[in-house]
Amino acid sequence: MPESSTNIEDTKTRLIEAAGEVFAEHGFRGSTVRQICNRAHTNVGSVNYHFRDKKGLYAAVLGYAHQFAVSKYPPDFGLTQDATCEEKLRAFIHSFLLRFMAKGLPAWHGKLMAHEIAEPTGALDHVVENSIRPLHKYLSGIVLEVMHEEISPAAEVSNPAFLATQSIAGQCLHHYLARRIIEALRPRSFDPAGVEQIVDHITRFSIGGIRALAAGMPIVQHEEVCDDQRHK
Amino acid sequence: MPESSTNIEDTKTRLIEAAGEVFAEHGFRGSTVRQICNRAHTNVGSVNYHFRDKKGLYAAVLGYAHQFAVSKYPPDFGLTQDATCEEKLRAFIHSFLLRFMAKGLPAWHGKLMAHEIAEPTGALDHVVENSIRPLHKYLSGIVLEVMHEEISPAAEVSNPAFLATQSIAGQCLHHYLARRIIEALRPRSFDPAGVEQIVDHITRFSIGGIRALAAGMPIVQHEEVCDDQRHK
Amino acid sequence: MPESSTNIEDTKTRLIEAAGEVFAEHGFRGSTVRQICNRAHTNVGSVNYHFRDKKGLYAAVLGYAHQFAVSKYPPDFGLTQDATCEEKLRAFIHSFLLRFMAKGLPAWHGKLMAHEIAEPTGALDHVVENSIRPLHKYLSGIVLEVMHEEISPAAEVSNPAFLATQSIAGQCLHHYLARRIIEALRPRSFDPAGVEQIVDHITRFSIGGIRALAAGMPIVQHEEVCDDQRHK
Amino acid sequence: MPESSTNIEDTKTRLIEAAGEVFAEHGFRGSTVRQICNRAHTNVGSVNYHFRDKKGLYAAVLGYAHQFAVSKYPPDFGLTQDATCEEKLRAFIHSFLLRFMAKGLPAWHGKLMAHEIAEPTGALDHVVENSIRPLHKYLSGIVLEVMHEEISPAAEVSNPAFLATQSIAGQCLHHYLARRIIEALRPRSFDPAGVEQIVDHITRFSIGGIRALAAGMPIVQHEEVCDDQRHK
DNA sequence: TATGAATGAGCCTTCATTCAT
DNA sequence: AATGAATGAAGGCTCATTCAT
Repeated sequence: MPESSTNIEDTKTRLIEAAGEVFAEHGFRGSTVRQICNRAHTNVGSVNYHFRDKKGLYAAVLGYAHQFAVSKYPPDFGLTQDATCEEKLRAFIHSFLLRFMAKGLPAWHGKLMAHEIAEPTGALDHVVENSIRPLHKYLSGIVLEVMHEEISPAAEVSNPAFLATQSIAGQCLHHYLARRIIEALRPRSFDPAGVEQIVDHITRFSIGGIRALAAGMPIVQHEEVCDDQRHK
Repeated sequence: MPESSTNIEDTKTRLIEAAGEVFAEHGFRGSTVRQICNRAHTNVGSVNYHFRDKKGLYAAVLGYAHQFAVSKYPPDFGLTQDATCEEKLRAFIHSFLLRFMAKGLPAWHGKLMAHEIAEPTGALDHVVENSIRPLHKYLSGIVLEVMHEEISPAAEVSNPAFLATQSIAGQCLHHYLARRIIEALRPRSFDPAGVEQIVDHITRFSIGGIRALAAGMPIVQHEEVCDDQRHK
Repeated sequence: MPESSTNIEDTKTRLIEAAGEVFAEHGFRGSTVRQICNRAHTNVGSVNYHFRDKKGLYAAVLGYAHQFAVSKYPPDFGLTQDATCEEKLRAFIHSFLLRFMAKGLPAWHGKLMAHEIAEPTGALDHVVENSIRPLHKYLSGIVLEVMHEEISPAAEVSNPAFLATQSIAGQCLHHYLARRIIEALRPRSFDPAGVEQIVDHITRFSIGGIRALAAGMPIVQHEEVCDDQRHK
Repeated sequence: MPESSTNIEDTKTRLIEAAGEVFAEHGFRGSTVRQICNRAHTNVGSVNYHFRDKKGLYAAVLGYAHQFAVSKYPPDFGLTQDATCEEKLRAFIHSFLLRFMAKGLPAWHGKLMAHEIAEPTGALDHVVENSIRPLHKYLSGIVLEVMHEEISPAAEVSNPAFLATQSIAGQCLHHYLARRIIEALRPRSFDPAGVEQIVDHITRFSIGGIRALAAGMPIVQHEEVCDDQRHK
């Protein structure tokens, strides 16, 4: 019976995909094994049978989601060979946002990561090494380019560059994580297709920020600027 | 009996404080009413009596935490009367970070927000209107000042100013929400007192970003800059 | 303070009246002390204070309701001195139905009795002696009149008369107790003012029934009647 | 292992039977799921698993009880092919009473109905449509025969016939519902086997009643009859 | 191998009652 | 005398997991 041998794998896959959707929507605790099994058209025992545990299923989902997301939205999404570093930055931000904002299947990844960030289940360490660090390194390179800094031979970039990387990631994540708050502050200010708008904004804002860092700009020097306005 | 006189009002307060700790640690779903009541040295029925619901208690905790955090670290934290807008921005960022990072009494604030972000319970709406929106308006004003834009008489600020506000908030939140990831990427790169360092960075980065927006800078125009570097 | 002395009585009365409505609507078990106290504009402790118990309140309500109902709808409701026995019967049935069907305050009695019949709380014995037996005796007298039987000097009426009395009571109660079933079988077949229709029916049906008993009619003698129909 | 083979289907059955006893004794509200599960030798979760709800179990019990009772005591209980309509009526009344009075296995039937009448749970609707309405139609047919009325082609019988049907049902139910009161009014006037006596009475009384309706008898016309007696 | 009935600890909530004031 | 906060037993329900088949 060749069918049953594929069914075995099939059930596992169906479970992972069903669990991906459910976990992404409700988090680990908020999802129930029954809910997942119903969506996967299998029985309640199958999770324990195939994955030992609810947590085992979750770990499997995390691995699957990472593979899927990075292959679908690579950080050099749509770039030509001779792209400028600003273009690279925009592409990075774009793909980053899409990984979270996209509808349907490929969006698990971001949503799962968001849940993992707020409520770590212990699977985080593995995710950082396999999923986050490579992206972080890639983004650091772009930032250094924009800063006109040489990529240092040391494994670590300079402190300002590291922080700039975090500032970019932070802005992107914010539009997903805090989407409910943003929506509450300004209902319907972005349409679903408005991702482009956000991408443009973050790119512009970040390039400005990086250059300011590169220029070694002190914080409160330009008093005359504000004074101008205040005395105007 | 000074104890009994305070006990009348106290059960509510004790419940809020116990619940704050427990909710902050385990989230809404992960916390049990019994656990909270044990910690508050009261009985299981008291939650229902004083707050109607587990959710009612949660909402009370959320409001209390925000009120407490904002009153302890007001957004004009340590400013003099004639502060420049850059100083105001730095103060805002500083207080924002302290609200989340402080080890002090209501260390719940950040943790509650993180849980709320991962698993929204609907209790956030009230907090947005009462706590977040005023802060948002205040920050918007600063951003407009830095942009040399007149504060428009309309209720709403321009789209770029709104997005800049989110970029600033996003950077701040990121250093709290993703602290585990940041720590994993670069272990021990900041000491606990290093908040100042982060504040300086976000301020500098954001001022650069805001000014770039104000200058109407297009994204990929300065190709020669990058080209310079690449061909150098 | 003359006011407080009346308030004491007032609270008790308010409690009884509030409890009457609530018990009549939801039964003993289905009613909560809080619900009653809210409606009586008093505190949760007052029931235990004034009536020792929830059951104590219930007993008080039962006594109060009986007084009220019989005085409002006496079994000779609207009869003249020289009424025929058929008129008496109709008046009895009319008042009986009104005791159950009336809207508002005076209807507790019937509703409470209905609950007591289906789920005796132990207060039934008292009610039978004080409330039901007198009515039963009165109705028995009417039945005997219609039967042309002498009211026997013995304390007890004949078996047929006793059963006829139950048949009349049963028909009346049925229209209250089984009102949901009747309504389901024939939605909206009676308007609220349709009580008259039911009264007429029960009176006619019962007079026919009593006379048949009095005539000593055997059950299956009139075969020719049915045969007629069947062979028609 | 013959036991285990029956156990698969059995838990549901055991639950229904245990629930039947408990619900009959204490009503819906007064019964606890734990109590039922203990009696059924199963665990607290099984009710939820097999019946979704406590109410689901209750509905199942109600349906089961009616089906059982009607199949054990069908309304044409012991009738020959060529029975007269009076015989049919007597058989109907007989089976009706037996359904409630029988000490046999499903003694729940009557008790459940009594509870449902006192505290409707909404589960009755289903029973009305499936069990009560067919019985009601059957009885209506008999009543029309006794009235010498043609069974109208319309779906609904005439108003007098409908009310007569209710009068018969009301008398039967009364002897069950109010049995405690009847017993209190006339202790030990019927032996347990005295059901026959009641059946005869109700049959006679009802035939007299139906014929009076059919004759279009006005209520208070035969004054001379009563006058006769009174002046005699 | 795969199923799904069975399990039971644990959750939130309700509610009559108590008791300090 | 009257209040209402406090109590805690008990209820229905959920859910990950087990296990016989």
